[in-house]
Amino acid sequence: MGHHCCSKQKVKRGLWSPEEDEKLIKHITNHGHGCWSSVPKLAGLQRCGKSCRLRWINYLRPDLRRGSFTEHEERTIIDVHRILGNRWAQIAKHLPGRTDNEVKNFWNSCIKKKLIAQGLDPNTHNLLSPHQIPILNANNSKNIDSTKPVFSIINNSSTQTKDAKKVQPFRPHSDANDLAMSHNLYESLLTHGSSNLNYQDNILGLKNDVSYQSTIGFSSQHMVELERAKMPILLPLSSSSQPLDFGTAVQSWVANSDLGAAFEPARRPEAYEQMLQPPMVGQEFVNKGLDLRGGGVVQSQTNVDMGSFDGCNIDLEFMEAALMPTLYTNVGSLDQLAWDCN
DNA sequence: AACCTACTCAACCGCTACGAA
DNA sequence: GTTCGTAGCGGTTGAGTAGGT
Repeated sequence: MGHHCCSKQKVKRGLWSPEEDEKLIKHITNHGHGCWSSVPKLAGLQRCGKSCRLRWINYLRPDLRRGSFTEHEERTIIDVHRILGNRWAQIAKHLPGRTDNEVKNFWNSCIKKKLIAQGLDPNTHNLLSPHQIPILNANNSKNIDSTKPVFSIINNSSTQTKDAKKVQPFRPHSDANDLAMSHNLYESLLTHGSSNLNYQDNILGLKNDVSYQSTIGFSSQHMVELERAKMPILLPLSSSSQPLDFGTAVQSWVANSDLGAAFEPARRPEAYEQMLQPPMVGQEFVNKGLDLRGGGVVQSQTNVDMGSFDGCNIDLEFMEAALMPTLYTNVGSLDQLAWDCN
């Protein structure tokens, strides 16, 4: 049985032989891949185009980096996964020479188990509840040494309290507990103060982490734009001319919003994606309701209903990902995560 | 040495997005 | 607006292998 995509052809399946690899390499080196569906014929291979493409991308490409993942790569995967989830192709873009398949396999065979062994939910990166841990452990490796931390967190904050670690996970779109969860967030903000929620230092922890910025191709210009963009992303535009700090903003949001209506299906973390895109300039920024001219957040050109979230581009997944380190640990930056994989 | 189990990772499958006709 | 072909993605599978008994 051939592939669905090339059922007319008699194609070979399974592992590639060195001869096949050689043919494919020679063809692509000399002619480029062009249209993948025509590659097998032109290269003299009895494979489908899809298979050729996969073989080239995942194994034969000259710029691939083989061998074990480094600790830095592992850390990058976890950090980016916390924000993006199982978007392996996006994650792989932050690891030069690594493929999405490779990252995915590494995650499933190694990182995932380490996180579970540490009592962390590999999907949300939140602490697992006690009843979840044996279930997840049973579904995964029994050979993980849970005495070896995946990472340890250095607490350098004098304002850290034990209570901060007890805060329930904020899961904007998980289940019927949403409302209670959001109130936990709100209470945490009131209890521990919004000063702990410094946008620049806590969201993504990028500002002070030069090596990490370099890893993900992040420039200072991106940071400027991200900072300028933060309030329209997080909140309905404020009528106040005074910029709100992030914690105050979230308080305001929770206090003023219809929480039920706010829990919409997950959206992609636009702020992060925006950050990864080439810098927006001029008119493009204005079109998105942002203003480069004044250096601050200005009223969007579109009307925003201040009483509802219909016009709000708030991203709950992103908020959750960004907030959790703060709520649990008050870690200010990702560079405060001391890696210990030994 | 033989068998069993768990693990790794290359490859496949099914789906979606997108552009061209 | 619809259909078709292609590229790309994430989930899953299964062959090969390492390690334990």
